[in-house]
Amino acid sequence: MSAEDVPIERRPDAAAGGPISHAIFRLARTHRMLAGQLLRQVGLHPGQELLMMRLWESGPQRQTDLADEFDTDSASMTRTVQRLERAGYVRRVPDPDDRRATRVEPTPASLVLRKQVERIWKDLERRTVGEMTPDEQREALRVVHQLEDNLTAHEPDPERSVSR
Amino acid sequence: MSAEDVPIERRPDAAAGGPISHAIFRLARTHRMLAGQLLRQVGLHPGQELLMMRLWESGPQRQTDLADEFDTDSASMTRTVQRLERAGYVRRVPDPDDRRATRVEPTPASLVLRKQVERIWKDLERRTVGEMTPDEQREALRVVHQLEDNLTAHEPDPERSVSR
DNA sequence: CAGATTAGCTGTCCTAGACAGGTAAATGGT
DNA sequence: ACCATTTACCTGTCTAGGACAGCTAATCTG
Repeated sequence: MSAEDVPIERRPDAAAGGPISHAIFRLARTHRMLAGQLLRQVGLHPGQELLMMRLWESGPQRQTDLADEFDTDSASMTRTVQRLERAGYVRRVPDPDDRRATRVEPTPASLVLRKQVERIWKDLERRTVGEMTPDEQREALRVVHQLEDNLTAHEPDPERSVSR
Repeated sequence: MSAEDVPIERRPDAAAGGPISHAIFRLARTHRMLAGQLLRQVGLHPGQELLMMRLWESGPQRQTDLADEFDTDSASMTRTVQRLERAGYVRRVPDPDDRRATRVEPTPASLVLRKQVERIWKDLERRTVGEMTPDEQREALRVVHQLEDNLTAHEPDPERSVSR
């Protein structure tokens, strides 16, 4: 096996400055587009299904915790939840312990969606792993996790730190 | 080394349906957000710098080719180019060979930006690879490329295939 | 030449992130 | 108990972007 066997850079120059970042960008793009295509079948946009999955799996959540979880701000979360509420997939119930807060929970109607989303994700995962062996899949998972860890690691920026 | 050493799923249940897809989603999110943060320093949005890099590296391009390259449609590309044009980073020149087409080229002024973008990408890449050894980096690149290949492989959908 | 295709632009509708305010509820110090 | 601060959530605005439809002008093909 000579080094020529595996083209290190598929896009010879475009990735020069940061090959891995570039590859992540492209992978993310492709993956997101495919997810978007599949999800449009059930009227969801990419990202919304993650929120729903979180609710299905962990039950009612406060918006703040959701915003935290998804690294977004409360404003974006408000609107995302509103859209899902309009679609009939989530419901807000006042938090009994904190009258400022509302808890977001999946509606019974969303359980139909859940089946579809699970099918879509299975399909997405199938296409993502392709012909990879289970070992290769574990390795891929490890690598992707490590990359994420790298990014979150030395970014200890809990306060967005503004002058005020 | 027992199996417990490496948590296969950091988010025990949330990734159940498609661990790798889920990991890609999270990685992409984090990566994009970091890129966005860094790029905001120079007034670019994530994605725009890829377009600029393409222009810097490969010279003037027709919009259609750019839209193709970035898997978007001509409408989105039109607006993206317009924004970059307003910002003074690109210029349109009529294609001498095809009077329907315009060629997009980087402006001399954009060369300042280029230095900054290259610095940012270097920084981004540095944070992405973290403490990985060169071997690990090559492996990561291989994995990410393979995942992308998997997704593009058996998606032979050149025509978006509508009933019309 | 006529019809089809291609390149590009515009407009509309939607999602989304960032940011700047606002209200109501909860909390903590005195 | 009172008041200042913080927290949870909402709203509006700006910008970027994807999808889709419709349009003009130029090019290609039979």
